[in-house]
Amino acid sequence: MPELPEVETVRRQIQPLVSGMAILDGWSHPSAKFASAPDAVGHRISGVSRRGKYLLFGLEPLAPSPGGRRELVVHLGMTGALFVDPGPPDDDYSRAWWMLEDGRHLWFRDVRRFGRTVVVPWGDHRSLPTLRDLGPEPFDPALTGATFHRALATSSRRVKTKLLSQRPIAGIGNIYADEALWRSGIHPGARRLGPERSERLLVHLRAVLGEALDHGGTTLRDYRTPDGGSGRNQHRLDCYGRSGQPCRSCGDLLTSRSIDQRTTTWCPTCQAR
DNA sequence: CGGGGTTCCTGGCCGC
DNA sequence: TGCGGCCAGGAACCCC
Repeated sequence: MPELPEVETVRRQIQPLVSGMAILDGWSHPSAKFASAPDAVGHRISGVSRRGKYLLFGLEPLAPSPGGRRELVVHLGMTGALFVDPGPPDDDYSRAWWMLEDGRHLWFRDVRRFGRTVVVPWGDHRSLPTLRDLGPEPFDPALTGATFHRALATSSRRVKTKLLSQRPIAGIGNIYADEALWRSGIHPGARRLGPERSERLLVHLRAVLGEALDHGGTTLRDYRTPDGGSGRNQHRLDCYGRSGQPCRSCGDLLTSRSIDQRTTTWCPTCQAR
């Protein structure tokens, strides 16, 4: 389940493989989630950037075109992965591919089809509301304890729900939400956080994401990098997936239940209400 | 417009 | 061995 550290790891690998390449052919699975992928044909990939969990491939037209610059937006969903191979993919779970000018193929594999490949006019994210309204990048210096506190204070939903909404901060999923809340000693169901707890949460979100990035991301099931590698951060999780096991801080047993349709694990002692 | 519920998907695992 | 039931879950989408 790729979150910011996994998506950034993919970006760093894929960027040098495809930047500067013209796209000469394309194909997509019929699902509406992938259908616009071939609209990238006839463009040159100017670079690969990332916002939250979204990968953004800049697309410059090969010839003057009324459409102008475009952007290929890729969301890996839960089981999505990007690869660059010599030939077209022969795989039941291919959802889109793009043939590059040197004959190699960039392709998107996604067993569960929770991901997306969308081509839009450059910067036009109206069809992707979560991207359009995405919160600040976690390491943006403009994001401070004070601004984070203010963003969290705009509603009385549970803090876990707000983190997963991508609005107060971008790129957080179920794993790093649980990890950061555990380190912060904050109950995932808390509805109002004061300035001090908000700042503490931001500090630990940054730490958890930074460490995961240093370890190539977390591979639990499907996450793979374009070179076929796995992350190493799964061995460093303190909370996520450890329900029933002893808390590494106090020794009491971690507990879990569904919060807003998400399995959530926490320590009832360290993260008391 | 915030908030809540629904939907998309299939492999892996479990019990019988 | 086969199979029904259940679980994993990010974000679009619909409705109030």
